Amino acid sequence: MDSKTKSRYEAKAKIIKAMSHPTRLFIVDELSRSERCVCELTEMVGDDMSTVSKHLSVLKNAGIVWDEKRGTQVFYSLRVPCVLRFFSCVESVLKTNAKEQASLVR
Amino acid sequence: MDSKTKSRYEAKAKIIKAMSHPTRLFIVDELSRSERCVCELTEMVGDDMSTVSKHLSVLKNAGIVWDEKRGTQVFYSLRVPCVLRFFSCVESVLKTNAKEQASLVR
DNA sequence: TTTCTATTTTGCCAAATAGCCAAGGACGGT
DNA sequence: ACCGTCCTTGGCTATTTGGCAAAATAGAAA
Repeated sequence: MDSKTKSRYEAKAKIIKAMSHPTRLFIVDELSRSERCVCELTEMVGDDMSTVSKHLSVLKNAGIVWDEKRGTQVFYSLRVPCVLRFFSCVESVLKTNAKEQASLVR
Repeated sequence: MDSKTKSRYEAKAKIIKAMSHPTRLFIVDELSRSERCVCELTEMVGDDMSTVSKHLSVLKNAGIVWDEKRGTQVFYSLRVPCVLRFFSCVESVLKTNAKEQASLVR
């Protein structure tokens, strides 16, 4: 594998990696409904605000979300809605796995 | 967030996480074309066979690939083709990011 | 200006991950 | 049976990640 191809896969992996944490997945899901400030997300997630802020910076760094400061708050919103398509596939993987589980028990 | 919802996000994150490594991304891409034995993938990836084998077990564990032993070789193939949809979205994120980069330079 | 509130950054620690090597198991060929 | 090949597992180390708490920053309001 040449280095150009390799760095391309690395760039792609970085974006997927940004989606690979339960809290960040929740945040993306939530932002698909409407924009949210850090304090709202912190409230919903239930972790320390600094932790949530870090998760948001990972998502921002990957280019998945946007942030806009308004007054004293920072609002985040989804920049690339296509990531929502991940969900339906992931659901179907889970369903397929569950089916397999069931057939093993039988 | 109740614990049921939480564990659901954890399960989803696990699947995405399995896709979040450049080598594993490459493998999935490759398996979308045809099944491959570990030795072929090892050859293509260029890492130690044990490393590739471990990556494959992560993918298998997430339910993304299948394995079948035939003779002395183990062939892996894609179990859930919908993961390929990740690629097009990731490409578009990269493109969007590149555009933004360009407009900042301007 | 000072104070308050929302957010980010930093430091630190524990846990998870990725890689290589060595060892071991399974199978086919001789 | 023995050997060689293919693959997986365990052990080790280096690196990354996730979380909290404390300190720093930015803007609003007083």
